[in-house]
Amino acid sequence: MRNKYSAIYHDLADKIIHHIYPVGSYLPSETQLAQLYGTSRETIRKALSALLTNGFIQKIRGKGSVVLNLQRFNFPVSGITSFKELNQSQHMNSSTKVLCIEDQYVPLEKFDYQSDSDLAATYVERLRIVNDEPIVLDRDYILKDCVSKIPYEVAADSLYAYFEGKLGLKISYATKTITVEHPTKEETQLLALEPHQDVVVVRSQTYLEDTTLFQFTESIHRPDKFNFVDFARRQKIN
Amino acid sequence: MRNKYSAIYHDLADKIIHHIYPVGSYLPSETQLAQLYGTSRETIRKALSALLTNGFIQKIRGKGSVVLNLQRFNFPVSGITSFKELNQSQHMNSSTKVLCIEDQYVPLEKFDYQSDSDLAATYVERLRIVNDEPIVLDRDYILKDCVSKIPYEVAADSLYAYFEGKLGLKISYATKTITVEHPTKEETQLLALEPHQDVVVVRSQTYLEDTTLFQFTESIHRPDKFNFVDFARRQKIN
DNA sequence: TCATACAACCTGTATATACATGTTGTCAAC
DNA sequence: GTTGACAACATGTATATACAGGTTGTATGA
Repeated sequence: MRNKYSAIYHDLADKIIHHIYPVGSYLPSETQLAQLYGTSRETIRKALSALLTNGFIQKIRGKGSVVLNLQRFNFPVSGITSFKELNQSQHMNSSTKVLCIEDQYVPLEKFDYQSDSDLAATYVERLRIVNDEPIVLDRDYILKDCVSKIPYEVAADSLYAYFEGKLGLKISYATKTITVEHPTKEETQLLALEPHQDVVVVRSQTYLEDTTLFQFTESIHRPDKFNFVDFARRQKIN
Repeated sequence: MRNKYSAIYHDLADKIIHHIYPVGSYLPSETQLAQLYGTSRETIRKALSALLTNGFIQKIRGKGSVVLNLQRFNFPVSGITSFKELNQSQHMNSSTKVLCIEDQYVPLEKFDYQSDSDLAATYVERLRIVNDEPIVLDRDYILKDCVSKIPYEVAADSLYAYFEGKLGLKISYATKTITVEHPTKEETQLLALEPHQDVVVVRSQTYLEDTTLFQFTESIHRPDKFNFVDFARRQKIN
């Protein structure tokens, strides 16, 4: 919150979420907002630009900024979000069961990743349970180069909160792929799948601010519970 | 291309793609780029900002802008892209078979969309074939309010090129959901599915620049051919 | 030798200004 | 009544300047 424009962004986002600026209405003009917040127009424009890319508003030249209806973006599997953050924002009755923490090498073939040497990692396997039903099986490989040891309590709570809060690691970006695959016997059993039922597999590689590779993740989703919601803009640059 | 910063963006993106700026190297500093392109630092920063959000570079404070490895973003189902554009950029041996063009009302339940009245639309059903295999079944509902009639040749070629090129419609943003569902008999037959094989369904709503709802799309994917690739940044705003 | 201080570079943020360009409503001319 | 010119206001783009703060290598001092 230390930046002016991020403070303004959050203030406007809050007011949109709580319908102080109703869906379909126009925000005050950029110059008016600049007066309101006692800042320059450029700063306002940075905040509006962030609202634009996050789907809060649509800017229309010559008219103003319209508030969009974003009720459907309530389950953002897109972006990088931890299960705990999702859980908190959705008020779901959910829990996490830690199945395994041990040292393993990253199975590079699975992630289609080229490397000269093996990558040592801490392997964490967790089952996500919502309303007493197993929903997701998460397999994390956290590279030893970045984090040498992970306490059990951290895995039961939130890895991201630990990495960012305690260790001061700055998670920056990730690449993901989503595919549909046949489950293993273990996955079938853990997720209580029907026979011949496929699973949705989300595999991602996470990087830090200084571009060091940090983590591989494999999330096995029950197909009937999988729901990916996305907001996309066409051609950010023409 | 009329904007300075978009020209600079494309120039830099090109040079990154063709390894003139190799992966892992640093771009010239912002002030150097400003001199190179004969412009101000702010303009350079807009171009770099676009490269950042599109995953070309990572900016590191106090050091510079590193070129990232983006070889894996070669099948961007994310964003809004038409099948023809995908086809062209991937050099795939693919074709489109138009199964049906007729007037229909949008099946609002399917898209979980609330509306007081029915929405009249042109319904286009197309089968996407790659290497003689049916891969995707596309069902488009283009609202009559925006486009009254769609020639057959357009559906066989590219709807987007027609809407943007000929009609001057400005497609701006979309919301998408991805789920796994049981196919209908028709879908099973058209996509040559195994018995009891599920399908991946991508449903999207597309909007124009002035925020008018324009199109509903339902894409039925063969699960064994489905591959969604994404690039995501954590917390654009803190 | 080692640590501290500092200069030189980088990106991040904030502000001010100017002009271009799209949208809307008004008002006069036809 | 319709059209056209125009003013008022909106966002879009480009530039200049200033300072904050992170990174690196070098020089100075104990």
